[in-house]
Amino acid sequence: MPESPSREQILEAAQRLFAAQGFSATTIKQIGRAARVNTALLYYYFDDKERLYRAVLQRLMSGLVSRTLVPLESDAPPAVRMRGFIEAQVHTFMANPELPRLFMREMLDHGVAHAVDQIQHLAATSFKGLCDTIREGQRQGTFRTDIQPEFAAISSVAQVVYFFLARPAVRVLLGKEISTATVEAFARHVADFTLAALTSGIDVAPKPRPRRRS
Amino acid sequence: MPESPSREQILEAAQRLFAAQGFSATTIKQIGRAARVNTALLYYYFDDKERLYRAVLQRLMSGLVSRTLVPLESDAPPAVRMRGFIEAQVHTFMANPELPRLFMREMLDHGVAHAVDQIQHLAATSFKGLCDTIREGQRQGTFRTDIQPEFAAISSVAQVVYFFLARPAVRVLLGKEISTATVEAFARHVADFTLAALTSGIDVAPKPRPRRRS
DNA sequence: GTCTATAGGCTGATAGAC
DNA sequence: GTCTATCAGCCTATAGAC
Repeated sequence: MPESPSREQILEAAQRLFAAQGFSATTIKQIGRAARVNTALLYYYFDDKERLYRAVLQRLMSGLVSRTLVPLESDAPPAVRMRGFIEAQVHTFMANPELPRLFMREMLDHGVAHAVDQIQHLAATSFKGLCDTIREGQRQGTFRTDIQPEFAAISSVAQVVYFFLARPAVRVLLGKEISTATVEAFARHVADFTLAALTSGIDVAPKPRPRRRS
Repeated sequence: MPESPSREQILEAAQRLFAAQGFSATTIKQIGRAARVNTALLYYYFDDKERLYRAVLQRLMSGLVSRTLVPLESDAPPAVRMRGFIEAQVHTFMANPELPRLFMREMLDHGVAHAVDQIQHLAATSFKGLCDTIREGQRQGTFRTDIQPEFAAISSVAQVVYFFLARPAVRVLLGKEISTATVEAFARHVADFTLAALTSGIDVAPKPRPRRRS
């Protein structure tokens, strides 16, 4: 697959614009201008606007899996792996703010029709790893067993994704600018909050003894 | 303010279409057709497409506050109020699926520029009520004090909103259709999960005694 | 309040020279 | 691979009859 520089410029510009404005609001001319490339050239590399959009989406989504999977595959205790996953997710989004935006837009606009393959891959790797980690914690007795692993996994992801997307609203709600420090503080909060939920009611002493009712 | 039936039909059709397709992808002709109203009539009631959009957004958002505020204002214990809020939120979204969609679209497309007033109102009522409820639980000793109330409030909201928006992706992740029963199960999960996080490490016995280290 | 007709601009996409 | 020129269609919005 020859990686021509023009093709790459087009993909990058399209990614930025589609994420910022959405598919319909972004014009071919805008992409051409942003990519410093003649408009007609887009049709040399891509059949039409929609296929360009799909190429952008798939390129972006394929990177997500690889980066969030690593911490889940370590042999650390489940709680540590959970923290690692949440951190990896936050850092991936900070380094690539277009990812959550484009993903959400695809959900709203097309019901993930253009990303079914990538999500199935996600279901079989990162999401499965997350659920398995929770299940392992439950088997070990460090996580509550009355929580559905799949739901807990969704709760964990939801907090992070939502915070990145809702930044403008959160700015108004908190009445202050959302600095990088705030993002990182919220990332720690999500890890603490999620692990608190999973370990709630579990005796955390090294050698747990059954507690007696008074 | 005379509530003409045509005007109302236009607002309802616009709400459905803007929520489903977004502002740019929705045409004035589509709205006219869906509202069974002549296209030119839209310009009799609204100055232009954007002002129609703003009218839709504000009409929809104003309803949100009133419905989620009620459970927060009861004199029940904080944990009960939290559950009530989460339930109210879920039922509001189930009865009105366009609300979370349109709100998210506004965040993505315009950084909530068209809804700043409504969000400030939200910040002063529902969101403040939620934070105050958490703070009260912390003062009473039933909620952990090492959690920031504002962050916990966002976590709680995030889980619910995200689940409604991510339904197509969740369908693929879970490998099954998302029935009403699944939505309600997830709603209970969010309440359990959130309260587990808030009460984690807190002694839940009726008359808590300091626990002795072995 | 509701309709017809239409202006004027922009959009995605193509043909064809180089 | 890159460019110019261009088209056909759709879009928002308006003018004006009824």
